[in-house]
This record gives sequence, C-alpha cells and structure tokens, in this order.
Amino acid sequence: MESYNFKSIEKKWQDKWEEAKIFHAENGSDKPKYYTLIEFPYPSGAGLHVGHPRSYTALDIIARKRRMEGYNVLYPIGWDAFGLPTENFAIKNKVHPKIITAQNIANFTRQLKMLGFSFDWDREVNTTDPNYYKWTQWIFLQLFKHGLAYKQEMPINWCTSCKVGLSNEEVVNGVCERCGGEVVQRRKSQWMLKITEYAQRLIDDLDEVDYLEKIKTQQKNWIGRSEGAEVKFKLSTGDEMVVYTTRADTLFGATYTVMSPEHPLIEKMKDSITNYDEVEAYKAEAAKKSEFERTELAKDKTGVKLESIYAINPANGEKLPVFISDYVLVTYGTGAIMAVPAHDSRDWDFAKKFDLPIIEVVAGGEDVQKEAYTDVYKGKMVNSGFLTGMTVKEAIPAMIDWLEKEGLGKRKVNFKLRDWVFSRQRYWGEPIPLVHCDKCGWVAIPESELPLVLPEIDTFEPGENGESPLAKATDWINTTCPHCGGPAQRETDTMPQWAGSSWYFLRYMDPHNNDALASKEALEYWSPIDWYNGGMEHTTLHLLYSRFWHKFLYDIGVVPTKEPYMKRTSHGMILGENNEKMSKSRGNVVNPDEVVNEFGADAFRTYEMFIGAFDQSTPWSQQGLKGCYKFLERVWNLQNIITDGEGYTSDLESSIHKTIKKVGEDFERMKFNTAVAAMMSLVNDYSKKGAITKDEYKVLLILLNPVAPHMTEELWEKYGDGGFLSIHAWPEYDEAKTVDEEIEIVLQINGKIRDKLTIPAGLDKDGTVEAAMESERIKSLTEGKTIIKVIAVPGKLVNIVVK
RNA sequence: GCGGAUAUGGCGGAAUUGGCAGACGCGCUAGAUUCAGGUUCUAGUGAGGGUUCCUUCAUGCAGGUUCAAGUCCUGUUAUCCGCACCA
Repeated sequence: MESYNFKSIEKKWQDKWEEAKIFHAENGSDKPKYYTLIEFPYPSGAGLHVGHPRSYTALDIIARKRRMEGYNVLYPIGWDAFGLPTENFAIKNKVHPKIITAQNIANFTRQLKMLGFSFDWDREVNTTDPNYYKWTQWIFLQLFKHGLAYKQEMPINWCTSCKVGLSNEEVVNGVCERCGGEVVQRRKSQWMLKITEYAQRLIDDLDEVDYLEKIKTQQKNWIGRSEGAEVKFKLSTGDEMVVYTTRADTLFGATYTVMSPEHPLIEKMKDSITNYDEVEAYKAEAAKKSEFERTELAKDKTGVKLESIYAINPANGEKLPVFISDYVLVTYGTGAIMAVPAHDSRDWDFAKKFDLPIIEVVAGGEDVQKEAYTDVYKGKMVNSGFLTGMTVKEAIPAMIDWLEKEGLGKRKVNFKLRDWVFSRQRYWGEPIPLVHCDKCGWVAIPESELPLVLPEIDTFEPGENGESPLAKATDWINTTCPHCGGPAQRETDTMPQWAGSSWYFLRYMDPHNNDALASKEALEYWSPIDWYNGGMEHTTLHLLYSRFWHKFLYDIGVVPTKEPYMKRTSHGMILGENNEKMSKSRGNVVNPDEVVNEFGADAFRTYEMFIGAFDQSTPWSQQGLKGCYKFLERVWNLQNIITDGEGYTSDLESSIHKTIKKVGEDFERMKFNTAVAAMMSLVNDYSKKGAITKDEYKVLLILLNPVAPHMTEELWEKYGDGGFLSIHAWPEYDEAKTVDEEIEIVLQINGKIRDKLTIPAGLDKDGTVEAAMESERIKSLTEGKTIIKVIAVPGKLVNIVVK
C-alpha cells in the first residue's frame, strides 16, 4: 500500500471532476432542485482568508450530500468585485482597478479550486462585468420608474484637508484615515431608495422563512417598528411643534421639549428667539459632528435653551421650555420630543445637567430624583389627571384616544429604518444610468443603451468639492436628453457595493442571458434559494437590501417568490491562535496556501469543520489541524486491515448504523464538529477490532466524502463500486439497528449517583424500579432509612429519595 | 446608551427534551517500537481527600425552583459583534 500522498490525489480528482462536469447544475432537469448559496467573496489583494472556507466547506458538504441524495444541485460562485480597497490601491499605484480586480480574481479562483469545492464554475459571475452590471442598472431604472428612487440632500463626510468626500470606513476617530485631517459633515444631493416603503413587509414576511431566530430578531430590531403617537404642542410664537412619543401615558410628566438642531422650525422662529446667536453656534457645532461622534458623546448631554420661547403641554396647559440638543435626531420620528425625565434615562441625564424639574407620573420605582423609572410592565399612573390609577398599558391607549378626540394628536407607527443612501462619489462602481436635462429634470436612459459602461479616465482620485471622479470625464458626461433631445449631463455618482450583491443569486440561475437578468423558466425552476449561509455581519444590511430588491422585483412580476431565501444560517469567525481577529498588523494571519501545501485540502476542510461550533468564533490551532491530518491518515491506513468478509459484522453493525444516522443528522443541523467526531469514533472502533470488511470500509468512505472528497474518491476507485463517489447514493440506516439491546442506567440516592445497572432496553418503569431495588449497593445504602419517593425515568435512571 | 451573542478541564469543544458533566480532538504523563528524532502503537489524564474501592468539590459570580439544573427563573460580572442616543 502506498502512503497517503494528498498532493497527487487532490490534483488528480479536481481534474477528473472538472472533465466529467459532475458538479454541473442543469436548468430544468427532472430531478428535484436544490439551491445552496454562500456569500460571494470580495476578491481582495490579500487573497483568501481561512475564514472564507468555513462557510464554503459547510455548504459544500450540504451540496454534496444533496447530490448523493439525488438532487439537481446549484452551488455557484462569483465575485463581488466593485469596492473601495481596489479603488484605493488603484489610486496609490496608478493601475486601473479593472486590472487589479482581474489579478485578484485569478488568485481567488486558484485558491478556491485547490480546495475542491463543488461549485459549478460555468456559472461564475462578476459584478464589475458590464454584462452583469447591465442588469444591476436595469433594476435601478425600474426602481426609478416606479418612484422608489429620489434625490435628497444628505450629509457626507468631508475631509477639510484632502478636500474629498470619505466613506464612514475612512473616518477613524473623527479624523481622515489618510491624512488625519478634520472631517466635517457636508450636505450633498444624493440618490436615495425608498426601502422604508417596504418596512412592514420586510417584518411580516419573516414569518414565511426559516432563518435562525437571532437573525430574524436582528432584522426586526433594525427595522425597528414602534407604535406611538404624534402629539401637537402649541408654541408661544403660534407655531405648532409635533413630537413623536411611544409613551403618551407620561404626557403629564413632560417638563420640557427638545428639537433636533436641524429642525426647520428653528429657522422659522429665528426672530422670536432672543439668543439666536447661541443657537446658531450650537447648530454649527452639531454639524461638525458625525453621527458616530454624536453617539460617542451620548453620556454628556449638550443643548441650548430657546430663550423667549415656550411650548404648551396639551394635557395640562403648562408652559414648558424648548431646547435644541443633538441627542434628538432629525432623521427619526418628527425630529422633536417631549421630555419626561422621570421615565426616560436620556431625558433624565439632560434634566439633571440643565436643572429641570423631574415629575413622577408612574409609581412603582425608586426615587425618580435619583434614577429614571422606565419599566412599562409594573406601576400605576400618578399625578396624571384622568389617567391616574391606570396601568401604563391602559394609560397609553387612553391618552391617545383623548388626544385624537380633542384633535391634539394621533396614533402613529414609526420605523427606525431609514431610506437607503444609494450614491457614492467614487469611480469603481456601477454608473447610475440617468441624465439630467435642464428642461426635463432627471431622465432614465433608454434600456437599449444598457449597459452604461464606466468611462476610461486617467486618475481615480475623488473629485474636488466632494464630486465623483467621473466628474472629470467631460466627454462622457455631456450627452443629449433621451426625452427632448436637448443637452443633458450624466449622473456622475456611482452605486454602492451593495447594489451588485442585492441580486447576484438571481443571475446564477441563468448567467449568460442577454435578454433578461434571467429567463422566466430559470427563475421558476431554481427559486427560491433553499439554503443561504453567511456571516453575522451581513444580517442587517445585505440581507435587508437584497430582500427589499427581491420584493420589488416580485411586485413588478420579474421573480416568482416574495422572499429570495428560504433558509438563512450564519457562521462564526475564525480568529488567530492568540484568540484575536486575524490581521496583518497583529501578525497572526494563517495563509490557506501554506496549509494546503503542508497538509492538503482534505485535512484543511476537515479541520475547518472540526475546529469548533460552527456558529461561534473560535481560534485557529496548528496542532488541531495536525490532529485532523492524522485522522485522515488513519482512515487511509485502514486499508491494511480489510479482510475478505462481506456486509457488516455483528460487532460493528450497531456502530455503523448509529454513525450513518448521526453524521446525516449533524450535517443538517450544521453540527459539523460532532459529525467529524462521530466518524473519528467509528474509525477508532474499526482500528480496535483490527479487521474490517470492504463494505464496512466503503460506508465510512461515503460518509466522509462530503468533508474529505479527494481522498475518499481515491480510495473508492480502489475499493468501491466504480463511478464517482461524489455522486454515489447516500447510505441509509436501519433505525432498529441503532438501538442497543442492553442499556446502562444510573441509580441515584437523593440525586447522587450510587450505582450503575445494565438492563434490557425497553424495560418499563416498574421493571426498572424492581431491578434497581435488587442492587446490593442500593440495599445497603437504604437500609434503616425511610424511602419517601422513587423516581424512575425508563432508559435513563432511578432516583430514590430517602430520609 | 441600545440591539444581538458568549462564558464548561491545561486548550478547542460535547452534552438533541431538565436525567451519568467533560464525547471527539489537541496537549501532557508512562510504557513499547523505530539507530537519534518531530513517526507509530498501548495505557492514563477535571481538582482535592483517603488509595484495587470509595468520597467531596466542580459548567463566569450570587440567589431561587426541582427528586434532579451546564440546561429553567431572578439578579450580577466579564468578553465579543453590530449600531443610526430611535423618544
């Protein structure tokens, strides 16, 4: 027998699989379909991270198992290749991002192929390919035509020293990442997408899909639906300030009101505000802070009182001071609040700082002068007029009913979710296919002109005054209006990286189609995605954006399902050996090339699955990797003990059936670590016995194939039934043979284990108790004591309570 | 501050429904084998106490429910991830 030579084996089988196209997914096959999806990678210059293959191997196992179960499986791969790092590298090294992208993709492709994933490479997609982004632009045009895209002034990060717009990522601790210069907020007109119009449906339809509960929770919390009321406060100027509150019950406890510094009423009332200079100064100060900074400084509240202005509490007619403060955001609710310091901790902080009264209106907590009492489940209303005596739950609707009757307010549902800022002032993204005409406004370019290809320009530096680098491409910008034929200019902003990744899974279904993003037949056949796995870091944005686009495409009749993904799971991060995030600066990065070179792809895959609980973060261990290599070697060396016998021998039969059951079930539950452990145990059983039949060896090879496909194919060629193991049938088990005839149960006295007993499986409760009472140890330990109670759990234990 | 998660031997982790805590692997110890080894095999391995056997303690911390708690409840601490102070 030759020794285990993974190098030649892995290359050999990768070539054979490719040649025979056994991972080819057939559109419209008669077999049942199964669509497994992993998040397509951003092809970075750093190459593959050992974290990538964790997800890829997991779903590769599922994909391979499904093929063995007779499904027509689609397991595709592609590149999310637009983005900032490539663009910044291009600026620095004066190379076109296209060239860098191609290099990075080539490297990623080599690395992924060396790991033996069963991707259908014929369906590879690339978001930067004009044949791909043609359809990204097409979807945007449909959104535009349906009124879901609009322009609005939004703040951008502006580096005062580089004089360029920056992404949030490039702002580190409030300063520019490149030069350390001051970053301020500048307003710029940006394209927005009305995702908020889908907020309710994005919550409701979660009921129809099988996502991990924590993922659903995060989606819901991000969308953040709240039911409350809008309440009108008359101001001393005669103006009306509308506030949003979820705690209408506390209206009698309002002791002041706050507007966000950007609130339009401030400007309107400027002649009545006697300290307007101070107000302006505060507004300027607030404009400097990014939202990130406002969050950071949350504890120390700041604000300015609007002198000579007061608001009237509609519940009791009290005059309340009006403040502006940046802890109130213009983007949420109405941009103004009524402050109830007794029952909201932020209001409480502010009230303490500005020495404002704190009036208790919900009893049940400690002293509200010392701490805000925010519990809505306990406590009764006090000091609250007609609400006094009610519970909070009763008082909220009672107050809103009263406000509605008096015309002072109304019920209102609010969402935290905000519309999606869709413009980027960058080069390496999809051009937005619109032109601006002085006569006609913003006009869509004809669909026949798609794709609108990125123009070639010399430098990719961001434009001055916060404009896109495309602003320099004058030839490209100047065009004619498709509507009136007059002169017009193209939009120079590009789309965010999220655009291409919001629909890529549809393109996989029919990647070479030139007439549609995918054919109706392909969409009907493959939709929806059966299982999608990805990182927790994408559970809010990417997942939400792609669900939103999918729902829109459903509404306009392009896709056949309301939801894109039937099932969504997530994996944990792989950390460095020192338990910290892998990074160049920490020097703890593990290079997949080196691992595969030294131990092979199969050992790498096996270790990635064995490393720990799939959904949790876990540190890399070179020793652990070695252990998995040793396991594969032991499997290989079992060849030495194959005998002429057939079938399963009686002393291994039960182990084999149990292992088939456990491995299959564990794969489905994503408990890959225990599935591998079960196979290790079976190998231990085989070795211990010292002789196995060919059938016993073969069943091990089948079970192990999805994890370590190359080695098992090689051994199958020698010992199997011919053909590719990768498409051989998944084994079945006999439930009856997974059950032991005799089982060991535990005998306890007062909950402490005192003896163990072997009894026939299936013995009933009375029989079990009877057998327990026969135990010599139990007899001697209970002698002279009163037996109060005997608890028996058949098949598990007997607990005798004595005194 | 808000939202989500996590905490079990020297290490990664297991325990599917409240029912033997520590499966499996790493590491370590001893022995065998190889001319030396980082190879392979065998046995042992949570801690403490008496030593074939037994016993006490032990799942971040403090309480509670239960015949029985890693698992359920209340409180608390630490760490990680995300964030848009969400009224």
